[in-house]
Amino acid sequence: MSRPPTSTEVAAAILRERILEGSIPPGSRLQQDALAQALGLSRTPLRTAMAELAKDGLLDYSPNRGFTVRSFRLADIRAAFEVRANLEGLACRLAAERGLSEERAAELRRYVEQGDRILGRGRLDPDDLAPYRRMNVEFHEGIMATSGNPWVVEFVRRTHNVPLASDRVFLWDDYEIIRRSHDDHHRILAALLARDGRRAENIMWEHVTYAGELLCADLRRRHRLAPADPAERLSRTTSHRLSREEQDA
Amino acid sequence: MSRPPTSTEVAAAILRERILEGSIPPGSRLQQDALAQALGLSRTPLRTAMAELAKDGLLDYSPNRGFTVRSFRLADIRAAFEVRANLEGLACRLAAERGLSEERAAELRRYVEQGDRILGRGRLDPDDLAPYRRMNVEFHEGIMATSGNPWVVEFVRRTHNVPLASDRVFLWDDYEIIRRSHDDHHRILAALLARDGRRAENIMWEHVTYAGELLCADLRRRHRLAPADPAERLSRTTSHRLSREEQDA
DNA sequence: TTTGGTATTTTTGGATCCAATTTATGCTCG
DNA sequence: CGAGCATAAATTGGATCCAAAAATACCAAA
Repeated sequence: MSRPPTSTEVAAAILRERILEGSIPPGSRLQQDALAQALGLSRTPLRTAMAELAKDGLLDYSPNRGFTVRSFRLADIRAAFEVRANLEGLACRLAAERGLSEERAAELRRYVEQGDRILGRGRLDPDDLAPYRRMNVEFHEGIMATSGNPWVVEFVRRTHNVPLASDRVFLWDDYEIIRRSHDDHHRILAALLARDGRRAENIMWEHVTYAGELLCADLRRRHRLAPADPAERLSRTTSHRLSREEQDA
Repeated sequence: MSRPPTSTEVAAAILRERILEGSIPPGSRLQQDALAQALGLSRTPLRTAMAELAKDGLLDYSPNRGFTVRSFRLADIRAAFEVRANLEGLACRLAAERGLSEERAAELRRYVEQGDRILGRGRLDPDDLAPYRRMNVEFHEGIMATSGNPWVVEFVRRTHNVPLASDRVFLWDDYEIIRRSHDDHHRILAALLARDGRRAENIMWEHVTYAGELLCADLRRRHRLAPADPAERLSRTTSHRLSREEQDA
């Protein structure tokens, strides 16, 4: 059952990670020979991996020129949150309609209670960022799995294939915002348990939408960009590692 | 500007077409040597093409066993329409918020008027199927392009990567159903022009949802399947060419 | 100094080859 | 007859090679 990954899978995973963490600058062209050598494999699996990452939206392909790391505009990120809000809202509605199993309900309760414990400190401790984020990701993924719709799961996953808008990015600096956001989790769970699809959908929609607004405002502030001028300059500056991470919801 | 396609692109396009038209049975494994020879190229571009089609959801991959044509369950098709309704509804809302350009408004009016002319016969002529379907596809795509959200466009496109649920499938046998469906087009356009995002979203949502219901009912009837028993048996029978096509909206 | 043309180098897409894995076939035994 | 095992054949993933295209460097002319 647990088979070794193919070289293509290894290459794709490493590349994906490097792109999402920002260590390969957007706009840069991937040198196949050098990269294959650095990864310790031939160009064949590397090229397959790159073709797959291009279909995933992380790379752009141009024949005879090869693959470049895709640059995202602030508008693209905003659009990704738009779609994510709609799809996660749909997931909530479907989950409410299907109802939660006892196991799933218990699982989601555990996540929410873990969030309570972390936020019970009354402040944001840097050491709490990683566990809170993991709890957050798992809460969302649990709901989507309950939706029973594999397309929703897949498309939401793909909206995370954006270096500045993935679920590894989390703004952890304003206690009140995080507390309100976690209150959303409480309310979403209550709505799901009550089988109130419309309520669950609406809260989730606002939850994700607001997270997107926060992220975009943060990016704009950090890069001191005017709202109409984000594209290429934002792409160039994304080679810097984020010191703070964004909440994705 | 108009460069020749790479061998990989040629292979992918041919394979995609064959899968969507049903001439390669779901569940069947693609023999790389034979297929490469039949396509007149080496295995290298073919394998890249297959890897890409796997990311697109048309093929399943298993290491050392290669690629098989993916089988879809009736539930998968239903789920695809669920997501498409959600996303095309979102596209309408966004399009209404952005407003239509004069050019786009004129274009959408032309499509609707073409539909009127075709349906003005008072019956469904088989020769009208292709132009009506093209009109339908273009109307939907025009709206999605107006949404300004590239993720919506891409994800909806991917929901069509299902042999029995793509936009090449169109039920063209009940005049009243088509007429009502085209009335939806009228109403959607009116809502867009009035910048009424909620109305446009809701009509489109019902429009796509109902089309999904029709298709699933048709598939169920044609294959004489009980609702709970669709998966593998549906997959096996899809090798037969559809004599009638389904409307996608 | 700038521009255009040419030559050279580098990179990429595809073809071919090879080894490992999977599948198919044949044989034996209960 | 069916199950299990061994062997042969087929298939696949990756490495290497080659030709074409793109990028870079260089030189001459305006």
